[in-house]
Amino acid sequence: MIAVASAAEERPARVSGIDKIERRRVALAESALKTLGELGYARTSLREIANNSEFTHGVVHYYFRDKIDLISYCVRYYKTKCARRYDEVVETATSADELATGFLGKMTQTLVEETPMHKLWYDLRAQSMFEEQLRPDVEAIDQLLEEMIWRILSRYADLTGTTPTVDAPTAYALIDGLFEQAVVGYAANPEKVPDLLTGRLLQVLPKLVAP
Amino acid sequence: MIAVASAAEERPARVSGIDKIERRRVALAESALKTLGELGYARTSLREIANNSEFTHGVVHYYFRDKIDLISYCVRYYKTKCARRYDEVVETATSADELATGFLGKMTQTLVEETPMHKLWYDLRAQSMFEEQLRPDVEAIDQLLEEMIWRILSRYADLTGTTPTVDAPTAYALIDGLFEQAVVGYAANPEKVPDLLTGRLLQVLPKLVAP
DNA sequence: GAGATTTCTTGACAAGTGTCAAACAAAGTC
DNA sequence: GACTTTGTTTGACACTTGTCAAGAAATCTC
Repeated sequence: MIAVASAAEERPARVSGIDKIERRRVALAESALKTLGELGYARTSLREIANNSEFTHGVVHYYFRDKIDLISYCVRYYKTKCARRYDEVVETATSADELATGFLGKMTQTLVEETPMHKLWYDLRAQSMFEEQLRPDVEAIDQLLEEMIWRILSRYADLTGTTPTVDAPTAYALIDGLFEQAVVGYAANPEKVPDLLTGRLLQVLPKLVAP
Repeated sequence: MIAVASAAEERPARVSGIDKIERRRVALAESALKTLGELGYARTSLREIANNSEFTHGVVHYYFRDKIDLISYCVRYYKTKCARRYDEVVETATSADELATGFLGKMTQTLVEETPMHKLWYDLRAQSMFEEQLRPDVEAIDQLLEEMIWRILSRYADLTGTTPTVDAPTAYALIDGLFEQAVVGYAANPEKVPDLLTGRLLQVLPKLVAP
């Protein structure tokens, strides 16, 4: 996955070298994402990122112009991994129940298994309110997530012979509210949260469609 | 007013002493909150806080043990101001429509007039996922907000002769999801957001109650 | 192989951070 | 008045931060 559009890349390397550069960038980004997920945006320094990787802190500046460039790249890289998470469920489900349980299963699974990434996402979205340079990337991801939720809800409506009663942004805000609550709560009380989230979503989903 | 929980219990009878200390603390906190709301948690330093106040940076350390102590105090002070925002509307409304419009009016009003505070709140809640020391204060505020939403929804159910179909945490997560979406979006597109929020809440509210 | 180019390491820098302590001022107490 | 307590200023400290540049190492080209 090297299709991440880079803001500033005019490195005069050989054509065969671009690939390698992109590969290094991805490696750096993956390492950075791990550190970011653990420490959060504010407490993550370039040196810490380099420390938790196989590179030294100078390399970071060789492949990224500055800190924002790196973070921005990370965000864009991250988005390619998260917004298609439920596609398989949506496509293979043949009943509303199957869709719902598949969706909820994947959701609680990613909540548990990728907690740091979700923490980071909500952190970054908050930071984007203060740091303008983050805003375009955050908005793009938000858009992707909204479409993801909408695909699920549309399919759910299809399978139940109904139609959604809210528009896409509303549906996304509602479900995202529940998910964020779960992510925040997961830090304090890990064992109960997934079941609570499942229950709440099961309560809410039917209310978002009607004949 | 200055009822922020602290080690103080006896009333000093004179204006000096503990009372004066609390007053300074509140002044510092108010100043700090202004700076925090503008810059966000990560980018706010003690010196910046002092700079935007009438005090010097040494005073901050005279009245607060360290940075977390100050922030924590700010958060607690903040909570006393925000969680009773809709009480008057809840108590005076005599019809569901009156309640809804009053609630929505106040909500969009605070969205517009106190944007920095709301940005800070969502920032701090995200930070609490990484900084354990913030968690108790954040949880307390979350609880207060949940109760606030529940009071509104209960009254709404009363006035419509119905009962809520979701529990308090769910209702809070849903409505908070919509509000956070509005706060984040307000930075990018101020003019449209309040109306969108109103419309979405009007769509959602009826779905949270049933006969 | 030699030379050129790309990649990486290392060390330094200026600026900013939280924290603290000693000097100073103000106010209260006798 | 002198003395103590309380409040404030100032400057320093140890440390971290992002950034950069000079040079070493690895890689490629011929």
